[in-house]
Amino acid sequence: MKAAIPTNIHPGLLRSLQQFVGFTQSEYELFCTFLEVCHVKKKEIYLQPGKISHATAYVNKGCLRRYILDDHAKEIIVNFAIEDWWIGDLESFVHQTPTIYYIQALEDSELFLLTRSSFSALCEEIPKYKTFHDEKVQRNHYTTLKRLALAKSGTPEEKYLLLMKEQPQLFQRIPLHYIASYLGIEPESLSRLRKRLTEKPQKS
Amino acid sequence: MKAAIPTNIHPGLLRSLQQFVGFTQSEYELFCTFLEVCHVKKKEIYLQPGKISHATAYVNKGCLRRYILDDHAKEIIVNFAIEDWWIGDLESFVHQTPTIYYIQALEDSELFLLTRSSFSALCEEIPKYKTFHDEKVQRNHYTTLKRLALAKSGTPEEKYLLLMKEQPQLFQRIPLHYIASYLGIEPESLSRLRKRLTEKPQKS
DNA sequence: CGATTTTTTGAATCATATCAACGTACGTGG
DNA sequence: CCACGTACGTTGATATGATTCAAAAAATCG
Repeated sequence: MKAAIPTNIHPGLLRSLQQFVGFTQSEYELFCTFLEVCHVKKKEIYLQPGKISHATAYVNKGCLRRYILDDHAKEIIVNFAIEDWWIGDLESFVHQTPTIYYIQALEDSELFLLTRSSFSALCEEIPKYKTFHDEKVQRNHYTTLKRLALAKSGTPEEKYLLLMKEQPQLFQRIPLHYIASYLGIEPESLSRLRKRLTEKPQKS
Repeated sequence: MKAAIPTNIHPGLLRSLQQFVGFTQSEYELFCTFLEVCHVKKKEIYLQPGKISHATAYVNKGCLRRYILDDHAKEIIVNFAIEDWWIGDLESFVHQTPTIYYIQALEDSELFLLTRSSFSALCEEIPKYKTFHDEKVQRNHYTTLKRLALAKSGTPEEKYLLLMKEQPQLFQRIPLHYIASYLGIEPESLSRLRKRLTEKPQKS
């Protein structure tokens, strides 16, 4: 499953590290030496409740979902991750506590793992990476808070249209019943909702 | 509204700073010199959309709510803050951007403000405070993610009972229609839900 | 092609929202 | 101290919209 360091250049990763962390080319190369490649097959579970997350993962290729199983054994999707996103359970990763989440690949995926020890070493070697990481957590927090408010606001239709507008890429590769779960509705409801929208098309 | 430094010892603040930041008595005293007192009357708006949050606030006394006004002009309560909690919009505070939230006092409240410049100075003088602050943001992020999942899981009744169990203090001082908004339901529904629960009491 | 996954459709049911009205508690000012 | 106004909570009748269950149709994959 895990393998050695990736050898070629990864444009998405390079670009975001240059842009957000201000990495130089050589810092980027150093950064890459801390990574491990991990391949996860479609449907395969990458992380599951009770396990400890030993790494945070950059999605180089593919698509995954993070979800919980609630008291009624119903899957609730918390987020998706596609190329150029990071995925993992930071709480489990940082505090080495058992996670409550599942992370499953929806397509054959290639992840670049930054393990806990590599992460520590990296932060020692390139302190600004630590700053970048902390700011990433902060940004995630802001957006999660907004999503929480949004979850209690408006109709399923409005939530659907908003997601369509903000994350159209997701609709091109993720089965609709997963989108339904993410929106907090049943697949049948999403189907009917979409039908209504095509019948009464958007104000021409 | 704002006044000078608080003079006496504030047990809740002292305890949490000792416990979580590992402050000594003298560090605590130094910390206090960075604070400003601010009194907010019941119903008064402490922060509103469009404004920039110039401080993060420790609630020494009282109770506040943070909410947004959604597209249908409906108030959605994101969180409450009572004694010994911090409240503010970190996104606005950190990046000096206009907030999207209202923060309103539900009781006459006393806040200790840490302004942006004080915060910077404090982090310079006591670097571990910065670490503490970053970790606080992280913890908030974990709990917000769980709340997001929970928001899509289970019935209103289950959410109500969970809140009852985890934050019983809130019910002693916050009007039920605010609790309803926090739970994402209408006041009437909360009323009926509570009636059902008293009629069919918990499995004796 | 056969098997599995995904999406759609229909009908019945159920829970919450909505609208309207009333009861109650609280606190302020006369 | 009472009276009045405001804020809060409850109740009833009705409507709305999503869920549930069952089944079929469509798409995807090996």
